[in-house]
Amino acid sequence: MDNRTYSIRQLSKEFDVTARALRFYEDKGLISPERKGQTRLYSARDRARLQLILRGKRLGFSLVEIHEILDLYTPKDHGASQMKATLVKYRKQIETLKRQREDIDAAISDMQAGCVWLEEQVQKLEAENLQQSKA
Amino acid sequence: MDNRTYSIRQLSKEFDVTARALRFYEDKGLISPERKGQTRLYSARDRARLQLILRGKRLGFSLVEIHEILDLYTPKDHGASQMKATLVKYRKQIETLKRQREDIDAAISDMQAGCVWLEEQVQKLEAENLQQSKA
DNA sequence: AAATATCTTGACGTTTACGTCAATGTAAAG
DNA sequence: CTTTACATTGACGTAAACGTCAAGATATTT
Repeated sequence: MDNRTYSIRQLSKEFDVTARALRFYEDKGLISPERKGQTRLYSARDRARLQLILRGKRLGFSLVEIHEILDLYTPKDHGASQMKATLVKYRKQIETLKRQREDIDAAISDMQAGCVWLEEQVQKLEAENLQQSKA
Repeated sequence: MDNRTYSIRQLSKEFDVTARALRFYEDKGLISPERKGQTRLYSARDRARLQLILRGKRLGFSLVEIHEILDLYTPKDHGASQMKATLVKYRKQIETLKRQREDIDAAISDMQAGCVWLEEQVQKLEAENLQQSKA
């Protein structure tokens, strides 16, 4: 296992988030670093959770939603019925992500089409300008 | 062309957003429906822009970012240098979207892996339970 | 025409996700 | 041992994205 620990500053620098944000995430129950006296000591697991948090943010999820996603990653190891319930959540989450991917793909297509169109316009304009400079 | 117009309520019902939100988007310069006297009349174009707005929101973009994206879609038809500048923005936006898709793909992979793992656990548990009920 | 439904523009309230001090504590460096 | 650096916990401030009245104009149904 990875026993390295990180101070709040190290982590905030590495991921370009403020210490305030890290404490805020802790407040909301997204991370729970250990303490050496007063000061926080982030483990490799905390670091991994932070990565998931930031990915969730980049995808536009709220901290509450991210919390639920993190809960899925946190093995609860309960009865079979509990695990089946969790599986349902997993699959819902996967569906949500897939719909989001469709949105992204559509957006990329749109953008690329617009890009191509614009490139054509530029070509035309520059062709005209060439004509003009000849005359 | 599509000459149909929509009242604020029609649009809000169709896309499941409040009238307040539509007025808010207008306030922020994202849509600008015409007026018949006082009341707003949304055109097919406004409707299309609304769809883009909502897609942007699903992808986690802020209204300011969405505004910039909408600007890209709005043909300015200026000089070649202007259009080239726009092209740069297009390509940046496409890069942003592609990075987001990588995030999504990673998230989906993670989720599917966790899903498979969980399914195995459930299998094991149920196998144990079968053993128990035999004895 | 009266009632009902829908539209309008303010204006203030609310939630989320932190930013920004302030006051204090601890710990390493000179 | 004092300065310097980074840690802590409040507490208040803030930007974004609307929600939620209020008060009035308009339009349509009965």
